[in-house]
Amino acid sequence: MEVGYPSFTMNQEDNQNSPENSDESPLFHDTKATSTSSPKRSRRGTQKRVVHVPIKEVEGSRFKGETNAPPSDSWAWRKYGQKPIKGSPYPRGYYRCSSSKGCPARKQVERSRTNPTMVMVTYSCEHNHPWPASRNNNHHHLNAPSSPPTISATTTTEVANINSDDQLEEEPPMPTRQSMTKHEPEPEPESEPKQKFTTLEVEACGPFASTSDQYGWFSDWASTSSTMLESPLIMTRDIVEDSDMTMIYSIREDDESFFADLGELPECTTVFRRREIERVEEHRRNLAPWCGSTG
DNA sequence: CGTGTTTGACCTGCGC
DNA sequence: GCGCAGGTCAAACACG
Repeated sequence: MEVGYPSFTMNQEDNQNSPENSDESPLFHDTKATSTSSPKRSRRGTQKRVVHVPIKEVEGSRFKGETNAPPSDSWAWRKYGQKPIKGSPYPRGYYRCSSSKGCPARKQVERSRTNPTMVMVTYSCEHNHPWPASRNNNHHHLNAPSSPPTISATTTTEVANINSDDQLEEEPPMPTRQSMTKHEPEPEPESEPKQKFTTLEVEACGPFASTSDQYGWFSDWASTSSTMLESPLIMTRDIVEDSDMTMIYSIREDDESFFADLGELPECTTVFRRREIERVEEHRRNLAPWCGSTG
């Protein structure tokens, strides 16, 4: 099977090349599994969120993995494997959330074949725990309250700014966002976004609740893309079509610092995309029927 | 000493 | 049923 990356047209990293994307067999709830048999099969039945990140950022950030450096998110990721992907000159790195022992959150990092300058981060599951009080964002938490969790009001000023993968940089609105929006109609004080995350993530990991899932992925995504501040956040139309989420965002070191300061508030990022929301609204109305279910 | 990375081997799933 | 590829685990090693 040739690993011809479809340019992330599909949420699934290798929608066509890999059989790992049929529906969604949430077996992650038991990630750890007692044996090695269970977790393995999950590889194909898991909802994945593919995120494209400029490798320049990542590799220059702090990760030595030149092949594919994971985006510096607020979660603690531990690399547990690396495999060369057939058809791809770059190996794929497998990371697990080290923030929590039982956290099923996993992500695969590999350099985009089409865009070597970008890395494709595929998130397989959501975190089943609140924000990691680890070193990763420990300091973040302290400042977290600074940013209002306004998920509803989120939009990138220029979503279609993606750099590498033009095919994805459509400008499809953030379907999930709206779902969260309804969840977070009001920018709660720094109450603790983590709380909702916990719930959402847990569900997402298990039954992959539509709403929860979306929210969960968002939390993850936001955390991962904590630097997309001014960077354009783009979601491929596929998201809408496949009900999955493929998003591309550019990361900037500066942004990272910025968000770091803000804290790991994933929602905070949304604030910047308020504008996009408007257009998003229109979009979803026309092509986001699935969104309607959530919102 | 603890955590994280690296590497090899093993297992599972899919296609032929 | 066999082979291929992907995904995960475990042991060893390196670093803080």
